[in-house]
Amino acid sequence: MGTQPKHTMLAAQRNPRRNLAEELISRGVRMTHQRRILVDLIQRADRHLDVLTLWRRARSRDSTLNKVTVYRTLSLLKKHGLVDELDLMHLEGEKHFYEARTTRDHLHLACLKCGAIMEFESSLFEKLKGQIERERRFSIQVVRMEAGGICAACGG
Amino acid sequence: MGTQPKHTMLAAQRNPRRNLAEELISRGVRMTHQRRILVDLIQRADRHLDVLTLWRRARSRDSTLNKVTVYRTLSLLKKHGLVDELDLMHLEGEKHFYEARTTRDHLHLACLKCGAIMEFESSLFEKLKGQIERERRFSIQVVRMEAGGICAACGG
DNA sequence: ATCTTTATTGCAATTCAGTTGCAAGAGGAA
DNA sequence: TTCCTCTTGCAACTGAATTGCAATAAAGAT
Repeated sequence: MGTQPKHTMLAAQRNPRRNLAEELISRGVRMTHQRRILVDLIQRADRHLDVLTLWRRARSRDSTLNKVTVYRTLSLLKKHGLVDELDLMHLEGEKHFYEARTTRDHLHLACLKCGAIMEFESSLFEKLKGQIERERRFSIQVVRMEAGGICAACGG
Repeated sequence: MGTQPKHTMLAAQRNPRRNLAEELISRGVRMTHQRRILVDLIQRADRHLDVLTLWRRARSRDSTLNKVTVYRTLSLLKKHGLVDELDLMHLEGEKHFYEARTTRDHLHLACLKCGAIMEFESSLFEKLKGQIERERRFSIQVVRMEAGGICAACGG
């Protein structure tokens, strides 16, 4: 643990759902200066962001932007299903991480040894969701799958 | 939301891994009065327990048992891979829920409307884990999959 | 049975993520 | 430009989880 993983490009960048700002506007949400900054940072993020990191980055564009606004904006985006909230196996305490929703769901692998976070897409994942919806008549709105273990580099 | 779900029997009861107390002893863990109570409550639990509920139940057997001991025991069990920690989609705030590990993994469905929690086992889930282990050479130690949505009863 | 060592417990204080109430400020439709 | 309403910043707060430490209790050795 400890060394921050070298992330490959995030799925959120490879498969962006759509422009987050536009998406909000089209839903009649008031587009403020602060929201524009935050939404832009989330969309362009090179890795999964926690609130503090997002706040730090946002403050470099507007030093008065408050942390509470970060929380409120994230919860707005969550409510609209535009971001996903992750735990990443609580490798760094209880805080949450966020990523823009992608067109296709993916799951997260967290190495318990080196702390690397990897993303994984699979048609089996899609099939599993389908099975749940069919067999349980459960209409899925959000899915979250995370695995903790030992990655290849650490000898998994 | 609001009405507590009528849980069907939990997988943790149907497919118990093994006696938690014995398991701890066999690993050389000191078996205290408090741990015996907690471990027994977790094993027999009729539903997913949060810390406060577990603490309340434990206090009815030993009124001096401290909440900190509940936290410490749960983290001990987690460390030994004997319980799984769940978020249940944060339906009731940020707290965690716990269940004894079962022989076969299952995932949790949380109805965002009525708050019902359902368990789901599937060979697709097992296949998906297998795929991750093979394709990424990632040795899985814990998996956590949760879906939020609308259940059949609520018109999902 | 009793002693001894060492892990565990209870307690109080603390940390940390996230939330809330409210007055001041800023979108954006008219 | 006006006006209404939603949003923001601030400070105080909540609630889950953690920590330091002295007192206590397992359980192996005697």
